[in-house]
Amino acid sequence: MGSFDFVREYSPYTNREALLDDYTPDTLVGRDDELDEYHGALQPAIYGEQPDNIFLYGKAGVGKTAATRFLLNKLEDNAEAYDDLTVRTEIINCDGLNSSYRVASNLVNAMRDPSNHISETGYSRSQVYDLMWEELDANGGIILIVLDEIDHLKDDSILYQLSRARENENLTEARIGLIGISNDLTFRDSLSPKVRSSLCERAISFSTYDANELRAVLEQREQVAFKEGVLTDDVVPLCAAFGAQESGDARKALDLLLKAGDLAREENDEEVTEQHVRRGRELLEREQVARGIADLNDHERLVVYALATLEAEDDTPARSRDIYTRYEALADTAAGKDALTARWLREHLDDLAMLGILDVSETNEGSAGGKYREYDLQQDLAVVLDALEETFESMGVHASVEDYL
DNA sequence: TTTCCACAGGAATAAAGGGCGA
DNA sequence: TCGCCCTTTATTCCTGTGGAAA
Repeated sequence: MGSFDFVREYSPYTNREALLDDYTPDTLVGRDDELDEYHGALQPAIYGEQPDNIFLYGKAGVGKTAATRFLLNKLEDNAEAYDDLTVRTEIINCDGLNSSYRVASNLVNAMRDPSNHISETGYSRSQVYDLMWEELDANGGIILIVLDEIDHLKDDSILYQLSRARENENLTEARIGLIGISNDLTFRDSLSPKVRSSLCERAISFSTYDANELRAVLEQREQVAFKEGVLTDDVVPLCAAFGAQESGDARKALDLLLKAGDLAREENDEEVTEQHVRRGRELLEREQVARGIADLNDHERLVVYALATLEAEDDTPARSRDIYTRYEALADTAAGKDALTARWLREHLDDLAMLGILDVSETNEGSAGGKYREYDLQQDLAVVLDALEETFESMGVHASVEDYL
């Protein structure tokens, strides 16, 4: 009979929070050039002047958001020394907010008291913009609006509005600076020219971390987060190496270090070792897939299932029409739903590829076969099936995955 | 060089869903 | 409550694309 008391046992941490996403360290390692440039672009704000609009780009986990938090915190602190200056910053993550309308309503809500929030539907677009200008002007001073993951936006009307607010005389009291952050290097080119020129007055590129820089980042956090000497010597280099493999992603490397530490704590191990890191990596991968699949809707899951069955039969990579045929059959027999159209499927195969669940490749067989795309499961089949089975239960689908194994 | 395949993906459109004012 | 106005999502229709083959 186990006792379920909560008791503090051994912990390798002194400050676990230093490994979390939203932690801002005192200094940023290895980002000196980027910070210099960024600082220069924000400098006018301290004089109460409108800063340049800034566009940050670089791959995931290279410190764009961290640098932004770091500099804006500093700017807000420093601004307090000047009586005639108020600086406010609003950071909005555009993940899940794929329309200008949503971003505008979120911005209004971010500036309002929670009791006074507006709903996210129902207003006309211009009404929401008017509300937004009202809020911004009521606040006055310098307002820096950060749109993180800006490439999730499907239309750029909000970018045009915000970056041109003053010229278009929507604002009289407030001066706003717009900061866009993108992982997608091609996003800038997809903008309409008028938005591009005003949003990208300053474009700052963040280079990827190499393994040495990653190591420096991890060592810095290690000193804050862990007790001295609990990490064996190979832990940080290994996390750094895995991070470097993932295109220099510091966030992934930090997540991995955190997971390894958590595993050690759960198991009451006094040291965090290479073993913890390797197991942590496996767990993280599973969690990522499971979370990705849990967020999908029923039809999207059926698509993943369709591809998984094809993979189990060794029929991958599969072209989109074969996936569609399988998906149609599954929708009908397993889920008792009408299949959506092939056009819909093409749109969503793209989305699934973005999530890292599928791999895409393009083939062109000329006049014999034409041009088409082929898809492959990017993740381990067993991991995907596990995640699917869990979510299928709630759909009431009796998909016997084993049939295909 | 031109043709031609098979799909990719853009554009217009319809249908569903929600808040607002009268 | 109803009509209005709006967004979002899926559908229909259709043009665009790139390289192998003629």
